[in-house]
Parts: sequence; C-alpha cells; structure tokens
Amino acid sequence: MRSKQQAATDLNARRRHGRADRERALVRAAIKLFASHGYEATTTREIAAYAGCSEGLIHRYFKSKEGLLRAVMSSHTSQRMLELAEHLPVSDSLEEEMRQPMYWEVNRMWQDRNFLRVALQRAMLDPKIARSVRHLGPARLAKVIADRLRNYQNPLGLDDDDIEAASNAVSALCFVFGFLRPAVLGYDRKETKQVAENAAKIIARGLAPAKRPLTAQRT
Amino acid sequence: MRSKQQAATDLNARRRHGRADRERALVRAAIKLFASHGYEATTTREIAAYAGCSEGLIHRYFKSKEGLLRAVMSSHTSQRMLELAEHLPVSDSLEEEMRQPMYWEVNRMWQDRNFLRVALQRAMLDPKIARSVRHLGPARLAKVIADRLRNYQNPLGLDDDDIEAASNAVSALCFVFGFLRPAVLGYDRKETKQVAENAAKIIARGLAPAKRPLTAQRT
Amino acid sequence: MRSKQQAATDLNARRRHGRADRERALVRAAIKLFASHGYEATTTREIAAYAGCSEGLIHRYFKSKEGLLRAVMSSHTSQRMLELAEHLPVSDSLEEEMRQPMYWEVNRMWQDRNFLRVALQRAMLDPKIARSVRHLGPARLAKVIADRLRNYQNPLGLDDDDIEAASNAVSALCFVFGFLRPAVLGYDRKETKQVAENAAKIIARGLAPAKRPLTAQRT
Amino acid sequence: MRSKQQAATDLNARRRHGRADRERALVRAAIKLFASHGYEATTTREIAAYAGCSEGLIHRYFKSKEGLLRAVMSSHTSQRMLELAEHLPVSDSLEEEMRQPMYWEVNRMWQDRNFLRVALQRAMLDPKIARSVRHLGPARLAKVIADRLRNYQNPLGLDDDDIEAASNAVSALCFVFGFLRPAVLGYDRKETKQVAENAAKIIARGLAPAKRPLTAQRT
DNA sequence: GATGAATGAGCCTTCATTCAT
DNA sequence: AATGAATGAAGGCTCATTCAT
Repeated sequence: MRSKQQAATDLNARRRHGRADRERALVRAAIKLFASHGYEATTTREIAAYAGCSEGLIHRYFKSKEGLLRAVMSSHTSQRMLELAEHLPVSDSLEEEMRQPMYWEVNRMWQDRNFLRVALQRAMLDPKIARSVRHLGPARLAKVIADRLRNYQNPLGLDDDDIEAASNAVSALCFVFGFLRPAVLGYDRKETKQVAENAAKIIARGLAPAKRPLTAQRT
Repeated sequence: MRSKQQAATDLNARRRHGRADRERALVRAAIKLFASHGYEATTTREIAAYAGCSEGLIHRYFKSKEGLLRAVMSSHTSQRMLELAEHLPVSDSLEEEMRQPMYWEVNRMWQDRNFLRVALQRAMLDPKIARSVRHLGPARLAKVIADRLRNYQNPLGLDDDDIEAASNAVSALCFVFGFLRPAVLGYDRKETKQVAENAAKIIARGLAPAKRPLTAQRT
Repeated sequence: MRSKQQAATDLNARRRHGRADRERALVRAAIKLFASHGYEATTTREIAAYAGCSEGLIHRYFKSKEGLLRAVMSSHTSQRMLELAEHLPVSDSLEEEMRQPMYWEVNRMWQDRNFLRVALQRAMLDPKIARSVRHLGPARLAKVIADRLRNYQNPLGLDDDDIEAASNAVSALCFVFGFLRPAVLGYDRKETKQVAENAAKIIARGLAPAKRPLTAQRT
Repeated sequence: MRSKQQAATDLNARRRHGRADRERALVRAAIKLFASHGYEATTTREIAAYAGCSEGLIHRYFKSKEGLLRAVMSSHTSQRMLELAEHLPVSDSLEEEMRQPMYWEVNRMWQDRNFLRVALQRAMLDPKIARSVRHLGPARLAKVIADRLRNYQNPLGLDDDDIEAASNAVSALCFVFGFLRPAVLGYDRKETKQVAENAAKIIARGLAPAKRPLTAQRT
C-alpha cells in the first residue's frame, strides 16, 4: 500500500510529466510555425492548435509569446554544443579532418533547419539573440575544426592564420551549403552537399598544397 | 522669359521629381525599418514618419504595405546585376581573380546590409522571394568568378568541378564574411574581411596546388 | 447537493445563455443604430458600446460587421412568417376580414419599425436582400388576406383579379400607413391608422359594392 | 465688332454655363451612385469620375459631400410640385379622376426612381429630410386627388373622410406599386401597374358604392 | 491546473477635405 | 477657376493577454 506522500509525489510526477510534454509540444509547434510564417505572423492561437492544447497555456508556461520564443531559442542552443566534438573519430588525412565535421554539420543543419530559420530571423532583429547565435553557431564548428587541424599541425607546420581562415571558411560553407541554399533558397540538397565537399577538398589542398600531392605523386 | 510649354514641362518635372523623391524616401525608410524591426513589426505609420510624409502616400504609391515591400525588393535587385562584372579589371594571377570580386562583393554587401536583411528575412518566409534571391544573389557572383576562372583554365587545365566548387565557395564566403557575420552577428568587420581574404588565398592555392611549387621545382 | 454532471450542465447552460444574451444584445443594438444612423455610418465600436460589450465580440460572434447585418436580417424574417395567419380569428364580414389582418400588421410594423428601416435601407442597396424582403414582406400579408377573401368568395362570387388587387392594396396600405408614414415621415400615428382603416372600409365596399347596401336595404 | 465688355459677358456666360453643366453632371452622378451604393458607400472620387470632372470641384461647388447631397435633394423637389395638377385633364367619371393622376404618378415615380431611392434612404436617417419629403411627397398627390374628388363631391355627396382616405390610399398605392415594388423589390413593372389600376377601380367603386346601383334602385 | 471566452490596444487601409500649382 | 496630389482622422478587424469557471 502506498503512502499518501508517495501518491502525491506520483501525482506531481505525472503532472510535471504532463506539463513537460505540453511544453515540448508547444515549443515544437512554435519552431515549426515561426519558421514558416515568421514570429510576428504566427498567432498564439495557431501555435496552441498545432500543439493540441489551449491558448492560455502559452501564457501560463512561458509568460508570453516572447517567453515562448525564448524557450524556443534555448531549446536547441544548450545541448548541441558538445555533441559535435564527441561524435567524430580522429582521421588520418587533412582532408578527412575537414570533411568529417562538415558532413556532420551539414546534416545537422538540415535537421535543425526550422530552428535555424527562427534563430536567423530573430538574430537579424535582436542583437541579444544575435550575440548568443554568434557564440553558439559559427564559432562552435570553427573551434572544433581548428583544434583538429592544430593537432595535425605539428608534423605539417601549418600557419596559424591559415588554420583560422580554413576552419572559419568551412564553418561558413556548412552554413551556406547545409542550410541557406537548400533550406532557404530551395537549391537541390544533393548538389549543394557535393559542392560543399568539393570545396572542402580544395581548401584542404590549399592548406597544405605541396604536402599531399607532391609527396604522394612523387613517391 | 520662359514659354508656357517650358513652364508646363518644369511643372511636370518638378511634380514627377517630387513624387520620385518621396517614393525613394519611403523605400529607404522601409528598408531601414524592415531591416531593424522586421516587416511585420514595422507599422506604416512609422515608415511614413521616418520618411517624413503622410501614411496615406504609402497606399497611393504602393497600393499596400506589401506593395511597398515589393518596391523595396525590386529597388536593389534590378541594377546590381551588371555592375559587378563590368567594374572589375582582369588580373594576372589566380589569387587576384578571386580576391578582386570578393573584395568588391564584401564591400557591396556591407553597403546593402539593410536591404539584405530584408531580403533574407522575406526569402525565409516567401518561396517566391526566395527564388528571386537565389537567382540574383549567390548565382550572380559565382557565375562571374567561374567565368574568370574559366578564362584562366586553359593554360592551367583546371577541373570544371573545381571551378564550380571554388566559385560557389567564394560566393558563400562573401555572404558569410561580408554580411552575415559583420552585419547580423556583430563580428568585427575588419577581422571578417581578413579571414575572408585568407580563405580566398587558400582556395586559390587549393585550386592550382601544383602551380607555385611545381613551377618553382620545374625551374 | 448537485452532481458533477448537473454542475457541468449548468455551466454550459450559463455559458450558452451568456453568449445568446450577448448576441441578442448586439443584434438589438445593431438594429437600433443601423436604423437611426444607417449601416455604413454606424461603427462597430458604437454597436459594442451600446450593447455593453467589447468590439471584438462582434467579430467573434458574427465574423464581421456584415455578418452582424446578416444576423440582424434573419433575426426577424424567420419567425414572423407564421404568426400572422394563426393569430387571426375568422370573422363574419368582408370588411372585418380585411380590417383584422391590417390592424395586426399595422401594429406589428410599428413594433418592428427599426428592423424595417434597416431592411428597407439594405433592400435598396442589395438585390439579394431585396429578394428576400420581397418574399417575406408584402407577399406574406397579401397571401393571408387573399386566402381569407377566397374563403369568402364562393357565396359572393368575387372576381379573382379583384381579390388579387384588394389584398395587395391592403398590404401596401399597411406598409405605408403602418410604417412609412408614422415611422419614417413623422406622421401622427393615430391619424394614419384611422386613414388606413377608412381606406380598408372603402376597399371592402368596392369589392362587393352591391352586397352590404343591398342586404342593408333588405332589412 | 464686339466690345470688350460684351466679350467679358460672353465669357462669364460661358463660364457660368460651364459651371452649371458641371454642377448638373455632378448632381446626376451623385443621384445615380447614391441610389445604387448608398450615400456613405459612395466616394467623392467615384462621383467625380462618373461626372467626368475632378474631385475638388465637389468641394468648390457644393462645399462638401453633404452639400452635394443637399443639392441632390433640392434638384427634384422644387420643380415637380406644380407639374402634376396642370398636366391632367378633367375627366367625366370618378374612376377616371383617380386613375389619371395615378397613371401619371406611377410613371413619374419610375422615372425618378433613383432620386426616390436617395430621398427615401436619407429620409430614414435625417428627420429634416423626412419632413421635406413628407410635405412634397405623399401630400402632393393626395391633395390633387382630393381636390378633384371634391369637385366631384357635390353631385354625389361624398363623405369628407372618405375623400381623405381614398386620396391618401391612392397616393400610397402609387408609391408602393409605382416605386417600391418595381424599383426596389424587383417586381415586374407591368404587373404592379395592373394591380395598381385594379385597386384604383375597387377604391373608386367603394367610394360611391351605392351610386350607380343605388341611384338606379332609388328611382 | 487547464480552458477558451472576452477584452481592447493597435494595425492597415480608406476617403473626405485641403492646397499648391 | 480647375486639378489631383497630399493629408490625417477614423473605421473594421486581429490577436496577445487576462480571467472566470
């Protein structure tokens, strides 16, 4: 037989669980609708309807429409940080060191394209959001790549500015070919991925121009 | 003494001029305000006040707020097309062939940053605008660069896929380092320009990797 | 102690009641204001204020100002149809057969004068409303009177065209003396009623000219 | 050779003529458009376009939109007063005494239906207009008929209340069958005219029911 | 806690009126 | 005197937010 207290705990758990579910549903609905119609043009009623719950909940859970937007923004920024570095195996060529994170990131951007649309929209209007996007977005990938290249640096003697430039360039290419072109401008996704890959190769070649080809070909 | 006809012409000219001035003022105000607050959050009153004329004029000239947006969109798309190719001198190195259009474009993007914010905003919400941005935006620069590289191709024997990838990569870098990072995410502009330039160098090197070293070795 | 179900029922009832009350209040306010200022010149704000509720409710309940007008139009047209025929007792003289419906109708028109003003206004501007007014308005009363006269026809041998003309004439007199003159043109109501009654007598006499005088003389 | 003064006079005449023409055109346009769309829903721009002149003229000539309405109202009320009585020949039967003015009036109402629509619209909204319509409208015809009947009275010994009732009834029938039913409610015009005529006959018969038969019997 | 009906501030738009030419 | 471009007040309608149930 369960104690009263335990029953209450269960109830709270259920409640909290119910609440967490609804919150997630609302955030997901908001991402979807903000992404396609824009934040301003999306009504709280639409969001509630899409999430399958009542309009008032938005204000209970998130205080306001803007609060929901804040929840949307923090829903993705927190967890994605660490995923990248951990999931990537070390590879044995410079080209692979660039291609692998790029591949991973291009796919992630496609998955998160709705969130990215919202984030980009708002970053253009709100400097505060712009700042957080700046730290969590391009810098993240560039840092990971730069670290990898630096690990590669010693034997090859890569220039530090070159590492900086190359890693940031790859980060930029991920954004453009992984998100902007296919998800916003309607480019064919396979083609953009291919172009991105080719571009990565060229950059890798440019980073250590004499290295691979010469040694490889000469031997 | 002025003839009647001339007076009438002057009158028409003045009137048309007055109207054209006001239209331009409204379009400029709209670009500025749409860019900073977003299209939806900008009220027609604000636009009229910022442009220094009455609200009704927006509807007289542009039919509706959306009509003003259309005017905004076509205000930049029409003329910029041809400017790029014509203003650039031919240069004697591959690196220069890439750096020059990039330099030109990065500066242009900074000048047009407000317009670009509006265009990007709307492209994310309206597939029709997305399509026109796609054709007038990235494709334009990539084409110019690709043509230049192709002129360079014969003596060097550049691969066609490489040209495609490199020119599109440079186009992407222009967007990110010329607009997105400095104008949206608040990066320092000089730094982004430097990174862009370095990246262009790397790409140029990567495009013709055997070039400098090989010729050097050949001699 | 009331059961949960009953409480819920009460709640629904109260809610539905509350809504029905507000709807009626809005429709009544609209009739009153449309009648005195005209449909176009009446603002939704005025209507809401007069009805004692908020402006947004008009659009929630009736979709638009025009929707409220439609509600106004159907608020009276539906129920009045059958009332007339059923409430009138059969009488024993031709004159009474005409006077009774006329009396009933003249009073009804006065009661509904505001609605009639709105209906007449809109019928002049909207052929669709004109059509419905035509079927529900003059035709209704004329039909009732004609039926009564036809029941009287056999013993008297009334001409069918005469019945048609007389019943339509009475219907017209009701409109003019029951509504137009007192409610629109500001005639004294008692006088117009008296004139209507006298006119009805004349028509009754004209319908069966030899009838009454002859029988009167026979006694 | 014409003197300077005469030339100026001609010019004034032409000018005044031009102005009078334009005024008439504006009034006619206003009647047409007020009648079909209503006063409020008709824009001054539409009126000016329909009349073929500029919008500003309305305010120059009539001071305001309402001033144009006043001009519309007085454009018909002044001249129609006297026409009726003068154009009708004396007839030799009671029935003809009623049918002739009715015929005349029913046709006139059809011709003036647009003006009548405007007048009726405004009379419902503005007591001042209602009063003038009341004096110029129903009273006019009723008076003419009553006078005619009174001329007929002496030999027949008609009751004064009957004359009052009958003439007002005919006036009412003219309005309903000459204007309201055909021009507002969309009834077939020929049918309404026929019904009106038949009703007039019945009233004539009712006015002097015993006349033909009774006098025959009395002798 | 959850609901959704009610609120009202504020938007886009229209249009009578003014005024410079 | 005539034009029609410019004005700005006010209307219908939407929608984030509140609150009674």
